[in-house]
Amino acid sequence: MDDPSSKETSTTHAIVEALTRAIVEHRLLPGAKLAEQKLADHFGVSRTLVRQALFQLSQNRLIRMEPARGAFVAAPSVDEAKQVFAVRRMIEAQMTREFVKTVTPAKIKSLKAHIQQEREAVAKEDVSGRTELLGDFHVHMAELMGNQVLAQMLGELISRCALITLMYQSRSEAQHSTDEHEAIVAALAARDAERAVQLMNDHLLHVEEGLIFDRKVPSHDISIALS
Amino acid sequence: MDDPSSKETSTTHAIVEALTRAIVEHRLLPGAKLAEQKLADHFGVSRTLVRQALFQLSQNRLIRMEPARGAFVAAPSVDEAKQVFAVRRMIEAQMTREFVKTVTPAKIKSLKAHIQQEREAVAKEDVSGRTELLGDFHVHMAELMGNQVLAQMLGELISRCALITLMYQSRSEAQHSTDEHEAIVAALAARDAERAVQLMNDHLLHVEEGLIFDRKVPSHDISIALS
DNA sequence: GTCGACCAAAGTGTATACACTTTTAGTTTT
DNA sequence: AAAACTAAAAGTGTATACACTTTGGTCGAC
Repeated sequence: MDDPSSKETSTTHAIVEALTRAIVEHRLLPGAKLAEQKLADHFGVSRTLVRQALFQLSQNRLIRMEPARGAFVAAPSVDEAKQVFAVRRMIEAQMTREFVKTVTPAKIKSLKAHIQQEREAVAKEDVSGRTELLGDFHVHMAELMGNQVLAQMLGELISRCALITLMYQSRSEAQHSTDEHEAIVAALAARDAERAVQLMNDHLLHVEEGLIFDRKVPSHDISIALS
Repeated sequence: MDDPSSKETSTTHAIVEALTRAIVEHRLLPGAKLAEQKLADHFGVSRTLVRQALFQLSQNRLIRMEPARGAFVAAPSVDEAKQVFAVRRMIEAQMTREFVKTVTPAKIKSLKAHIQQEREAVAKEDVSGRTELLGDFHVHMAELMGNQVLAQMLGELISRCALITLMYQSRSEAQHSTDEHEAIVAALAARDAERAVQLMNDHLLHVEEGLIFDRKVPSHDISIALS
């Protein structure tokens, strides 16, 4: 999900990782304030490093920074959520189409192994591990295509999706998602590009359909809560 | 190209803008060292703000930061360049296909106005303005679709493309690119999705073909220059 | 009783200080 | 003369200091 080539000092990176996990795993709710000194105390560093991490997270859209007011866990609007999903469908449809062109038995095997991991996480009811693995399937496809640029962009999009999903989710469909992953892999193995694209598109639409965009979501952010 | 919603302090943003322009307009060559204190003196601020800007640029892949050694203008490898273009083709092919679904006369008019600007920049031999406008055409399409998320991702990709183009460019084909933009708009106006997608894909391939990936490029970075 | 001004506490924004690493230049040694 | 060691200079990494803004609450005026 992250890019090891980006060599900032690893302390900052560790803070980014920790906050990302906390946000994506819903331990920090949308709208929650991220006070710099409190984070600095918690991580045992100065505000300097915390600020670097917060800037980075704000570029990933996982947090929002308001001038002189501080950083807050992002609360993506319905519009933004739909846009993020629309972009994912665009990228992944085309990615799937091109995946077929360079598919090999080894790649199929790798994807199947990933799906097996998903099933185990679902069986164990390991919710956060499951969420991460379900997203990672898509990043894994990008990596198997040998395109790191694609993999990183998709990774960022999927982090945002995780936040969105946790905000708007109505029903958990982990089992269903894994089944769909399996169907996609089957189509890829059969080199049936159009079927694979169709399945991928449907899969992403199903994920999006599992969200409720007209319900108001609990939030720490008043302006969001009253919007 | 940039996202006004991301509210960091505008001083940092101004530095990012200035450095981005300098890099994309080739006033700073790939591999050039970006010493923090020198930049700080130049902009009349402390290293703190310069560092924030550098971190941001490193996330955009316009610069590369090496631990304890400093920041350097990025020198994208041939592999990375090809990956960036591959991602652009994926995104823009699908974007073009979907653009047709919501095309209106007003949007066509807006695109044609943009092309007119391109022609003027080409006529005036305004090289840097021309480069920016040629990239901006694609971002403008994304904006007309009402998808800010898409527009921002594309903007970042296109900045990277500008750096790549300036590193590897063999021939300047501004005139040709503008002609191709015009053909794409014509297909969009005719609501001919598949033709528009084809034209867009060809356009991006032409841009990529205009690059020379097997020539060694002058660079300030010893390790690159000697590779 | 409500509204507004004012003050203190908390928090962000920027600059500066200092430790540590890399680079460079000079000097010594072979 | 070339290679190796050394010390000073330059530069990065992190912490801290301080100014300024926002926040929350109290007091006084209406």
